[in-house]
Amino acid sequence: MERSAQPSLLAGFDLSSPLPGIPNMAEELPVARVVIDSPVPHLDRPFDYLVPAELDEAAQPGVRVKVRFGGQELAGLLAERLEHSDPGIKLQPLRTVVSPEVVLSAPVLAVARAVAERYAGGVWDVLRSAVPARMARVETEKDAVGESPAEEPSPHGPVEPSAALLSEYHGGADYAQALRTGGAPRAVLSAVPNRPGDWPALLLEAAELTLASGRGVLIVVPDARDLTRLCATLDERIGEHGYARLSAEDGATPRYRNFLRVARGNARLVVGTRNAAFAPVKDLGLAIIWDDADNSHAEPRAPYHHAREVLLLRCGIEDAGLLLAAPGRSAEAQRLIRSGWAAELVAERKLLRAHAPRVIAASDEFEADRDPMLHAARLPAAAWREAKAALAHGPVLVQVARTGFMPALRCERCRTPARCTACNGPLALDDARGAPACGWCGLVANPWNCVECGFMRLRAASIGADRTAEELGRAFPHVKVVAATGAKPLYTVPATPALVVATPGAEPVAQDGYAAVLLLDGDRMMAREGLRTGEEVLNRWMGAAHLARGRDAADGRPGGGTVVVAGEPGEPMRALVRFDAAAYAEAELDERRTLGLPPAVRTAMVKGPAATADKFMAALEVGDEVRRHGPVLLGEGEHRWLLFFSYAQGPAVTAALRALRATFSAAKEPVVSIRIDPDGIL
DNA sequence: AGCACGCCGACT
DNA sequence: GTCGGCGTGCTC
Repeated sequence: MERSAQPSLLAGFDLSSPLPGIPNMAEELPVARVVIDSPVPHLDRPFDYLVPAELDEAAQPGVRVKVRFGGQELAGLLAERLEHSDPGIKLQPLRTVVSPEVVLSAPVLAVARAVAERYAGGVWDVLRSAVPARMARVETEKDAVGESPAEEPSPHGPVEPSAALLSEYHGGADYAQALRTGGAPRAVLSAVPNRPGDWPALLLEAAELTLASGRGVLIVVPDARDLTRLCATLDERIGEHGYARLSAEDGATPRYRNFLRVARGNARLVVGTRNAAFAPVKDLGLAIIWDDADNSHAEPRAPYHHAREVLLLRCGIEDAGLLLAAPGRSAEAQRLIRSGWAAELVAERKLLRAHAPRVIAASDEFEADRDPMLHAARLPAAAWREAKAALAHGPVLVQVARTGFMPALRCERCRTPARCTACNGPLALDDARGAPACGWCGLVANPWNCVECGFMRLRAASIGADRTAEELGRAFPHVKVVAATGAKPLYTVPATPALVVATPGAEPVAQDGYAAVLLLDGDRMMAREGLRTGEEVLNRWMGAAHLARGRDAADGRPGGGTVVVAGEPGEPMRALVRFDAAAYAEAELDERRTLGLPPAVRTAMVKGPAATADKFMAALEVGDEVRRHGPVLLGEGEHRWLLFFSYAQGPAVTAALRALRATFSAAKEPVVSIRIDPDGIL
């Protein structure tokens, strides 16, 4: 090696000492097992290296290393130190220890491996989510917080944490007691709205009970908006030094700074977005996930793991408790209750009824069709009446389906969707030119005429939040209208009267709650064909409905909250009116079980060039119990196959998929893409 | 992505 | 008999 480049290390090496092993290598545990940064499937396994004596001290399990692999230098993480490697392999020396910081704990590595297996993906791909990018300067910063935060004993002895909010649910007091006494209870809970402190206070209560047992806590929320809301409560109740916040949106440097606080054991309460599910919390006692039905919990990159599934695996590995709390109920959460894996914490119906808003279904509103102003804003008369009345008392939330970005176009006369004459793609209005253009190939259709009736004028088939805000401004003159969409996030609005137009998941929180919530685009959201559409729509509705004031005034909060839901009546709407997402999820799960569809069963998708995908499926040995569907011909000569299998068969199926992918990769076959439990395909 | 190793053909 | 082409497969 370039020992000449490191004269001090050479000088420090004692040539006279008797070495039982290889000269110049660490005497104890000279082998380092390393997980390498390689995207190649058949290299997704650990490789062993020798630890040079001068790296012995720094080369602890969990540190970042550089190793020589094949011709190149690769980054890696040191998984463990061993006395021996497999015989017959000449080991290379570890090149460098990048930093002595231990960024990967043994339990987190075990979780990453379990996640990779569950999703038939690479361990490194999972570790990329688990270990944030290194920011070297942060490592040498003085830890402003000191070594042990939140450990100051109260002058009156230890304060017994409250269990008041959890105790409002059947089984909640027992659940709280288990957390307090070191147990690992698992529960699913649909939150009662308008309780003191709302959901952040409820989650904090569970966290404090666990912290009081001397263990760590992890809270995962869907997005920056929810995290901001939770952190506001935490800052107020326990102070910003009492917890660590992990979110990719905070930027690389603050993220790594907070990550190090956790890794060094200086924070025992961790809150964050989906990647925080891997935070190296020491001695994890409880993992909490808020609103697991929210799609933000799913990692958009391979292997597409979901924070809920990460935490389920993690709780098993670390023997920690789990709390799935949400405004609604996902079918997956319901399945955990059904299988007996988790308890259901149910609120007294009376309590729920008092604190939930009044829900009105506004279907069959012929008045709306007569009033062009209301029609333009897609506002049923009942919604208009309720909004008008509510605006005297506070802000009104209007939930609409999408942003005003490139709405699809239809013929103004016969409503036929406008499609590209070249590629049949949907036409949309180009913001820059105002001319209709194809959303796929970009061809401008000017002039356009309808293929069905020859008419030459278009209308927007969907109006987004910005357009709706405009239209509502006309329907409610002199009322302030604000729009909050994904592009223009707005986390809070004051308690003053205003119309707040927002897309699902982007609704700002109103001080003291919304006087009314209008859910206008149910029909449009329902129109999307898909197995889980009803469930998704209900969860989006429940999320918005939770921002409304309760029916009755209580705990110093105003009452009179009303939710108006527009559209065709259906099961999701009936569930909203009864404010009972759990019953809906249970019925859905029953039906899925009858039909053999997820999440009553698990699924896998195999996609790739037709010949390769078919060959892959032919070579895949998973037994007759696994249902195969395919091939479906996609564009560009690709084939897609689907597999349906039971939870019990899951590990065998994902293992077989992973092994075969490695074989294909080694044989230089073109890549097949594999997705486990994909959403939105069925 | 490189690098070793191996089989085969050409040249001393 | 030896040298060197590049094709296949492994990389601790």
